[in-house]
Amino acid sequence: MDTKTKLISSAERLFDRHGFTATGMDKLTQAAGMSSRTLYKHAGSKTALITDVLAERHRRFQRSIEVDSVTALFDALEAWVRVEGCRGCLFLRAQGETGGDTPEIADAVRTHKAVLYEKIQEIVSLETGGLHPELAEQVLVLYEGATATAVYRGVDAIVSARAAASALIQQARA
Amino acid sequence: MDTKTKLISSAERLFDRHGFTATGMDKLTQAAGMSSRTLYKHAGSKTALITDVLAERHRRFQRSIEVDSVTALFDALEAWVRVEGCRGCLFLRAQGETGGDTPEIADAVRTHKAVLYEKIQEIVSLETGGLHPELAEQVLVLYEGATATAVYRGVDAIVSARAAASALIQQARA
DNA sequence: GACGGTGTAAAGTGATCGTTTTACACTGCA
DNA sequence: TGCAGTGTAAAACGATCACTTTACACCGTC
Repeated sequence: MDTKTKLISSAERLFDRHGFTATGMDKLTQAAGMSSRTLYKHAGSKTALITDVLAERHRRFQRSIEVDSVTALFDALEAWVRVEGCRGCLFLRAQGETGGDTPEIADAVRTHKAVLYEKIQEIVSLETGGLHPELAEQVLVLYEGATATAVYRGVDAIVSARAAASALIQQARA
Repeated sequence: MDTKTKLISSAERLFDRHGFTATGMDKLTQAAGMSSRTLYKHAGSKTALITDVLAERHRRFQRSIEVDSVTALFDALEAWVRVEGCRGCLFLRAQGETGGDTPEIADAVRTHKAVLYEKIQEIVSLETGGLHPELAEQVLVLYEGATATAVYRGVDAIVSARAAASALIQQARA
């Protein structure tokens, strides 16, 4: 595993577990097993590291939602949460911690959410045979809700969200 | 307005806008218009101040959801967001920033979410004439989803969530 | 008119923040 | 053997962190 990959994956873990601001560079260097000088050579700054982490997470996320049904979408979320745990959407958390004051982070969040919404629109269209922006937004809300609620209610929340989404899709088809 | 009330309300504003960790004591004293000594006399510590802010917010929240229908529940959320803006659930954000490592904060979050879920269960029972834990959890997921999605899609997300919740309730009644 | 209570301003605490610098070891190539 | 290039460890940077201390002003009450 090359230096930068190791850095980003260990940083993602720390940011996710303890928050962005609360995670200091010393913790990051220690977890990555490298000197601070090497870290700065590869990352440039803490903000740039956060941006890199979000970009990498977005790529992984995008791969995980390559599905073609609403049910499969929530199955994928459930699988993600079972592997990675559930501490809420890392993008929204980054936005919340910075108050939207860091443009690079705000951009990463915007991009990520745009991709998510487009994907859901695509799936909903596929399942209902037409464009349904309102229904797509409802599924998006269920998806975000499942992510947030899973923080304190575990995977049950995702199971509930999947059932609700299925019911709404079913209803739209009738 | 007495000193502690002013302190807590100005602190809530700063924590909400810029995050908990990123907000320093100097900003808090400045916003509250008091010396750091007075602040510490009333709050004790930053963690205690955060706890106080969450407790006060919880009281205000509890008052705002004194409703008896799912529609009214989302109406109340919409009204809240229109007045206070939408930067996500402050309790989940506090949990995320501290990684759940601060017991007082974790307790405040647990209490808040328990009250929310109980209230939703009560409303759903009222509307369907029976206990429906699965349906209540779906409404909870929609509620959390509306809060989270409104961060980047505004009140539209809440409108969608309300429609979805109504449809699910309607379906359960049939 | 001395009093405790409540407030302020401002300097100072050690620790930790993100970041940079210094000093040095190891490589491949002449 | 000499030397530039690439990696590292670790001290040091000024700034800021949460928090405390010192010194003092204003209050209504007895």
